[in-house]
Amino acid sequence: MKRRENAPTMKDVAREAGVALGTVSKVFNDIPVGEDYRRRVEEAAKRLGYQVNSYARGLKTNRTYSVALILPDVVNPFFAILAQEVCSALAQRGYRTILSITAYDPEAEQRCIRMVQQNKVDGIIGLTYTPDLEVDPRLPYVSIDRYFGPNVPCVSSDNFSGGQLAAEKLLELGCRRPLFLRIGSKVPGESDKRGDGFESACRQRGIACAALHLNGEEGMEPFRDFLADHMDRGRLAFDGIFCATDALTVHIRGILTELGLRVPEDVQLIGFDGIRRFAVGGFHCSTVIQPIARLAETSVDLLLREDRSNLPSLVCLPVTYAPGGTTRE
Amino acid sequence: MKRRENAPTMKDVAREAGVALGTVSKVFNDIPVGEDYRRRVEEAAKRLGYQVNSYARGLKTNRTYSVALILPDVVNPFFAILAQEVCSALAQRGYRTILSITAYDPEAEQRCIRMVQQNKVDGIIGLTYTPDLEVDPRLPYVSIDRYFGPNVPCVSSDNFSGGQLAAEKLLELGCRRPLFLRIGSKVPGESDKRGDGFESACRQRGIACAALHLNGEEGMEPFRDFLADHMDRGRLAFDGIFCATDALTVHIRGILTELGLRVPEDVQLIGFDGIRRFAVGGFHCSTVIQPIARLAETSVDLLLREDRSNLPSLVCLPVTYAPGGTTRE
DNA sequence: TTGTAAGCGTTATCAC
DNA sequence: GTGATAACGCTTACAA
Repeated sequence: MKRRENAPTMKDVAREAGVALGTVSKVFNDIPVGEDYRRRVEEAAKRLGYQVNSYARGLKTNRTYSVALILPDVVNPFFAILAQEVCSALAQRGYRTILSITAYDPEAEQRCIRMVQQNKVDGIIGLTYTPDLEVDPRLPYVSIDRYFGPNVPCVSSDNFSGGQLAAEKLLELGCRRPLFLRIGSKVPGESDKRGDGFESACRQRGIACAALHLNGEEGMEPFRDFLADHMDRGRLAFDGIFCATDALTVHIRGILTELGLRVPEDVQLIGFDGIRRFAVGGFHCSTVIQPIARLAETSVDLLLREDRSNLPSLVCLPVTYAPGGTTRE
Repeated sequence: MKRRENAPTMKDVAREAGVALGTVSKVFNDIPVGEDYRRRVEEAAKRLGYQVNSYARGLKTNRTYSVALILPDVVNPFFAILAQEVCSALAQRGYRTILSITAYDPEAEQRCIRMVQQNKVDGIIGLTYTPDLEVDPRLPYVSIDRYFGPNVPCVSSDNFSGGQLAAEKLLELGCRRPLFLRIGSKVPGESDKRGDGFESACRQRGIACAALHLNGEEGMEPFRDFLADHMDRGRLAFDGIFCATDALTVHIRGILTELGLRVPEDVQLIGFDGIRRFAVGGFHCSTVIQPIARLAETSVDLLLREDRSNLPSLVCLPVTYAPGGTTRE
């Protein structure tokens, strides 16, 4: 684990080029320098295979050109795509991505946050589940999907519209007894607005809407019980279900099938996220698609903005709908 | 993007504790120091919220405590899980993970490799597709799934056994006309052995085995044509197909269904990877499971080994089989 | 044992 | 425009 002994330094380049150390530095910082000198330095650098050591540079400039991406996990396809998009958006601007996976552990989340205060990264993009995370408002932080306050920019999909969109679709496709299902932590987040939007849109159209929120600790079983309880002679009390995520939709579909119900003939299902099979194939279900790439770009944009004095506190990006076999269309 | 102005430094701690700078350093490096001094330093550090700046430290020690993980992408579930496992294995040992996504671009791959020679990371774990990647043998590098030579440790699943396993299963389940299907880049890799193992096991049992290798550039269409060509009055010339990946299996299943064939009644399918729906649910198909977590741990182990003088050149980890609905069992 | 000072690779401030 | 030189935060001989 020793470093390469012979990694060339600026000093080596200076000697090789026969110029002063400072001159070499200037060349690599695009500071005007005699055309002749510049050429000599560039040639020497190429000859030696020299590359600036950005950590040494960071020591002077207080920039490491690396940002931390804090995610609960990276196997959930939504997070995976997000990670990929953030990573490439950062790479495009010359920043490294330090990936921190918290496994939904508040302590790990806080630990990552602390890292930045040690000058280890220039900023953080975080999707976290700790409600009382201590984020210094003076420190570059962009939150995804969780609103911390007016001083911490938060970017998310337009979850409320997404919920409305799902309701409109379901109603348009003939559903009259809609149900909203969600599962997840009790930590409030932007995605809670999916249900709000759904219920609001139903109400607005004079349709009663049922809802079941689970916090996930008892697993998925309560859904099975709930659905079984609402069966009457082989018929479900609902004809359209909006599930808060695609993963949940797939699971619910399985339960419905077990109960002898057909999707979409008996019950239509709409999910949320827009996850594709193996990330590139078809959708798992009819779904409200989150603009993950734009989410990532916007976060990076906000984080790296030169002028951080006037940042928005919440940016919502538009979602779209796509059929995926669990609706009648 | 300015750093926190007030990030405390060792100097601050020294002043606060009323000791010399060197003493503070010793405390943080577990070098013996008077118990009394140690306490004072620790208290001062806590009071100030001091944390060592590991990049400044790295400047002296030539270690950054970060390693680069080079992956073609991170949305493919196999890579996603690998990323997650590598990340946590590294975190456990106090190392950061710098995620580099190459999008299968040889140039990006070479660029990442170059990074380490600039002292930006202490080592690389790479899953790459560039056949002639320049990896300095003196530099800590562990390759996943691609063998570079005796001096670059390579970690992979036991692909050959996996192929054999698939053949045994298929034959055991009554198949007599097996087919092997693969798609992917022409860059040779360990995973090529899947087909070798499969064909070898078939041959050993005296069963003829067909195979079709695609390089992916023409998309999946050739598979459709191939299968359609081997249909005779609604009956396929094959009764068992081993696909090189789960993703391919799912695709092939779709094609077979379109052709009016039933899975697993008419044709049995076995995939490779052991990918689960949404990473935690059931398998997409009957499959040979790669021990991804062990792959990750082993790679990290090899990379961080103190004594790098006697490393294995290839480590194969055992795979297992699990039914997933595309076989008759 | 504790303090001092040199130096890691860079940038930035000056005289020249 | 160019080239010494002092920092940046830390480790590590070495001197006290």
